[in-house]
Amino acid sequence: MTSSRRILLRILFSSTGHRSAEELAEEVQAEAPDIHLSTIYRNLEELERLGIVVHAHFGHGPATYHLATSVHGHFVCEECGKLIEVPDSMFSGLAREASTRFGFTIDPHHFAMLGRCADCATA
Amino acid sequence: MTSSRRILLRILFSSTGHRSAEELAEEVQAEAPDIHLSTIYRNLEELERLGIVVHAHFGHGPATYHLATSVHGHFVCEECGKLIEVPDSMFSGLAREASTRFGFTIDPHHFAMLGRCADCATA
DNA sequence: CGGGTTAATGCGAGTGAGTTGCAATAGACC
DNA sequence: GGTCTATTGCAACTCACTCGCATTAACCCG
Repeated sequence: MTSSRRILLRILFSSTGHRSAEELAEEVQAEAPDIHLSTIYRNLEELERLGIVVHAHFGHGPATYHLATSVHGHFVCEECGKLIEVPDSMFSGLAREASTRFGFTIDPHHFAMLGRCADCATA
Repeated sequence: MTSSRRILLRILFSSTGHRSAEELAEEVQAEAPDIHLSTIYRNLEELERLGIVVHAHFGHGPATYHLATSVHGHFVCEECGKLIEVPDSMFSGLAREASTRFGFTIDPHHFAMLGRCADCATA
């Protein structure tokens, strides 16, 4: 366990946001400016391999990382970018259908479900 | 309507696959080698703006383009990459729940739903 | 059918988001 | 403290686009 990994882990555990690698790098560099972005990427990769963090995609931007202990689905408004965290139970109906009709086991976490939020749908 | 746009449209209409911009460029260039990749991108962008084609993301690779007349959801196996085309009706339960609980209108086409296909789930 | 105007094209360079090769360094273990 | 392996910093590279710009091709009009 190196110091860069320790700092990164602390930051990941200390707040429950969805942050890109660059954002995490900024936070890490606020404490230890010499930690390189590629180190962040490599640590995130390793932490993901170990099952501690996961990443998800919310649109055409960078991936966002968060703790694996709080996996959930995501609804993202295509218009305003609003993010809604969705309990997995919401996907259970789809999961059942996918399984019975295609033998497919869905994993609803990796890509967000796009659409329109309440505000943008009415506008 | 320029010749590059005509060729691209013919290729898009002539087969019903999901192809990346580079793959489309190869097919176009088989007929007219001077058509530049950036022209393909610009034409795809314009055709998308006009509602004739759409693009979707199936994973960590390039976007895939197909005709808007055949929009549907996608299940993609994280392990073997197998693609299953899913009728929109499969998402209607989720759409209803998303709407009643969050006022959110889902668009299940842009990002594939990842998971495990029948073969890879049992293996 | 020639001339003008606008939109589209080819090309190269640029951008965002990572990824990789490699030499230097820091941890972990004795 | 010494050794050995994993990690790091850095620069360079890749992939998938995106953009600026000078050139060219479509379309329109008389």
